[in-house]
Amino acid sequence: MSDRTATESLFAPTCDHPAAEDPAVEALVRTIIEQVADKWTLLILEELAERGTMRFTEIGRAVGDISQKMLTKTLRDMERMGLVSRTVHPVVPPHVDYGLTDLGVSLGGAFCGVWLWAAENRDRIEVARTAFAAREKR
Amino acid sequence: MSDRTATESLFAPTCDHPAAEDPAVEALVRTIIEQVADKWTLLILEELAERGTMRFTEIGRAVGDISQKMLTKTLRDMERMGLVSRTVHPVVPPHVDYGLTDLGVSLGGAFCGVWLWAAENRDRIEVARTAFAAREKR
DNA sequence: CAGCATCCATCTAGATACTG
DNA sequence: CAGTATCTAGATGGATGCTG
Repeated sequence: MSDRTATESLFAPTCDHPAAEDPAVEALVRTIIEQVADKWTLLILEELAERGTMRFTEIGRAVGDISQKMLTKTLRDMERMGLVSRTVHPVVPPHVDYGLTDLGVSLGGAFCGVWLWAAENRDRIEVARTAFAAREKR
Repeated sequence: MSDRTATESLFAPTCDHPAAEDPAVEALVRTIIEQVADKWTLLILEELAERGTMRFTEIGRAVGDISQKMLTKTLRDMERMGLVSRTVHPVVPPHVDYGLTDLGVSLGGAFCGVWLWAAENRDRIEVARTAFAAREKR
């Protein structure tokens, strides 16, 4: 158990995740985190969670500023991890649907707290940034 | 005190975060997410949340395979966002402590769900990877 | 439409060397 | 100890052309 002093804020009572004990499990969890903690992964996950099944180009437009190359790559990686399912409809022109798997949906739920955190604390972050810039200037 | 509107469920199955409505807020939240959804940020955050205040080199050892350049950079970015506070003790040799701010602690809490998710689903991810590799081979 | 391939500019990460 | 400076290798983004 961690020996934190006070500061029990808004969310989550102390997070003692069970993996912290076993180093082997720790390592595994870490590699997962490393892959999941990615800007595009998170953004695509969010869009799919919010708007349901989407087509390739549709996702690109929804995310906004992602290159087609990164979109392809990230979707493949997400598919590889089992977060996303890819359905090809054999028609002309091609029609490919991407949707979240149960695993993907559950990850979306896990990230929910982070989105809420960002929404709630944006002004505090703004203040911190300004303060840091001021400190830097001196 | 933050003005949270509705959405009282911590890890809701469906995450309707309030920011999704206003495009201006959306954009702000997104830039925050983009900075926070970073491998090293997440890993450092976790170590500091678990072990409390640490020194520069100590964090490096705890995280394991981070270069000191990335350690410096990530700590600066986290400081800029107000997640981390940096305390310099004017002694020789130098002694610098890094600790989470309240904001940092709350973010750690928000990420708790993700760690739990990773710990819980590691075998499912392993299965998905194998299945994907098999599909690919054909 | 949904991609893969390629060239190129740039941004980032990592390794190494050096300093207050 | 806690960095900064520098160089290089790789990741990424954009533009463009091509295909089923």
